[in-house]
Amino acid sequence: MPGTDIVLDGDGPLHQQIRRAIARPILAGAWAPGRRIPSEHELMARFGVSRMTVNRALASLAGEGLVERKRKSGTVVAAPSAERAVFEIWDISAEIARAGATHAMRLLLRETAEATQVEADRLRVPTGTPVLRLLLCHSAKGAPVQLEERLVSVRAAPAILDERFETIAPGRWLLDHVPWTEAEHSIRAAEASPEIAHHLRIGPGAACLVVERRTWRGDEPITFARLTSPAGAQVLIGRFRPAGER
Amino acid sequence: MPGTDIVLDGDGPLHQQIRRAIARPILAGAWAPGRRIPSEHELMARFGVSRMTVNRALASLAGEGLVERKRKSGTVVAAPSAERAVFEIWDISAEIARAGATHAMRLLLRETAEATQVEADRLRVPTGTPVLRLLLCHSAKGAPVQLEERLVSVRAAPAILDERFETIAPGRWLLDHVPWTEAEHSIRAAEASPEIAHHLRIGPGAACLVVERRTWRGDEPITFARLTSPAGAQVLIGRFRPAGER
DNA sequence: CGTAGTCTTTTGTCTAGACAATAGCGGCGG
DNA sequence: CCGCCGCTATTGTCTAGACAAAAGACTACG
Repeated sequence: MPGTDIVLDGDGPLHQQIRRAIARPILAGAWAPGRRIPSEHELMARFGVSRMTVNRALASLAGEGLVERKRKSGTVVAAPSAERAVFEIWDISAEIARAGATHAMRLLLRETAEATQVEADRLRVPTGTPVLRLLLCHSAKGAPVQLEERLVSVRAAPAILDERFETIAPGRWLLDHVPWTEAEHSIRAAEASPEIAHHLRIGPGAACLVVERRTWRGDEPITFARLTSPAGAQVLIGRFRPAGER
Repeated sequence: MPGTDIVLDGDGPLHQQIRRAIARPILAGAWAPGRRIPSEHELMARFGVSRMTVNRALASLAGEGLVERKRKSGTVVAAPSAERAVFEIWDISAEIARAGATHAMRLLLRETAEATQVEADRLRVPTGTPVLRLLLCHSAKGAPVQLEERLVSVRAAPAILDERFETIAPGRWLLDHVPWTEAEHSIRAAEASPEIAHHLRIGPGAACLVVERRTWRGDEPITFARLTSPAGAQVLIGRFRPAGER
């Protein structure tokens, strides 16, 4: 049976190793929603740990909404919800596909350079650091829905220089190739600059939603992305419980 | 010593009771950031539970960022971070105060009515349900920064009919008087309608950030708020870790 | 006075075991 | 065939105890 290749990486506490071992294939999409996860007893035996330790890992995954647990039925991979996407690094093409539309992507700029002062500031690296500059326009059903301005630190992801980005989006590529440990989003409204308006085919000064995202691997900055969408093309939704509950 | 009045409510699992007992005074602001929380041994003795149970409650609070734990030093109330505010119900006046500006509030409309079809749809109640309609304009340093359109279900919060909202904002009042169990945010950009532009003193069609929020207590809708801010007046920031980590 | 080593408190992790609650499943009686 | 009952797999919670790791506090020594 394929996909049962869950192994511990020996890094850090056991309950975190177990959680990672199970979270990895789920986040990578290797385990489809609804797939059953081995019971606590099976995992106990497989990893040679006590049930409390397994339970701690699974309860934590359930708390984050990655799996759903029911007594007697067992633990299954949860369906990714639109809500969860707000908090996670999200992938515009997957988002569009989920909405049932066809996604297209046009690469407008791709060049390597040394970071200017402004770019260095955005990416949180020293001026002069080698970066890859990207500019892409994403469309759904032929209409532009998002302009992606991106900087990637070559040091953090050297293999990116070999990627042409004809079919895979940079965000997706980075998710697949460079593990990140920390991310920051900022969300605001802004009026479209003439250049952005041109690419998105909207009037200059039209309202846009701007999401800026930075990711790190440890202390090493990986990428900075500014994602600009016309008003109405994108709505970010989140569902919460009070901080004291759950 | 005041503030040591932590008691269990007897509702649900012990570790959740303990977490609530500690989370409540922190969220209510009764325990200032930096205040030391009793050690696990003390709580063990106080509640007559095992250390694992106390540890589970405290570890969970630490995971949500409500407290910080350090070996030997103990557990202290964490400083509320700007990042956390994105996920939580947030209070514009506190936000403005934190930024060091003075907050003012103008009540533009306050009336009770039966929900129209549109309002019922927004608040997720049946048409005709009694609601309180509110319209307020929040200012920082004299400049309008947020227009608040709010509907409150009278059934969920009857005491709200006695409140004049001269000094306290409706969001704050609700936080203090009606416990909520679930909330939903949606964030988008939009162009200002003439009416909104007038209140916010910006040009019609100017870009705005619109946050809509619904809260429930169990299945009972409490309130719907639409918060509109001029572009740039508000930036929502969030920091994340991968879903598999922490 | 300063520094290095030692003690002690506090949190972090883990185990083995116990009992409870839930719900799927099969069998049994009608 | 249908409904009820009991069995059992599975998760949820809790305990008592153990050892580890971090870091403040103290002490002894130079």
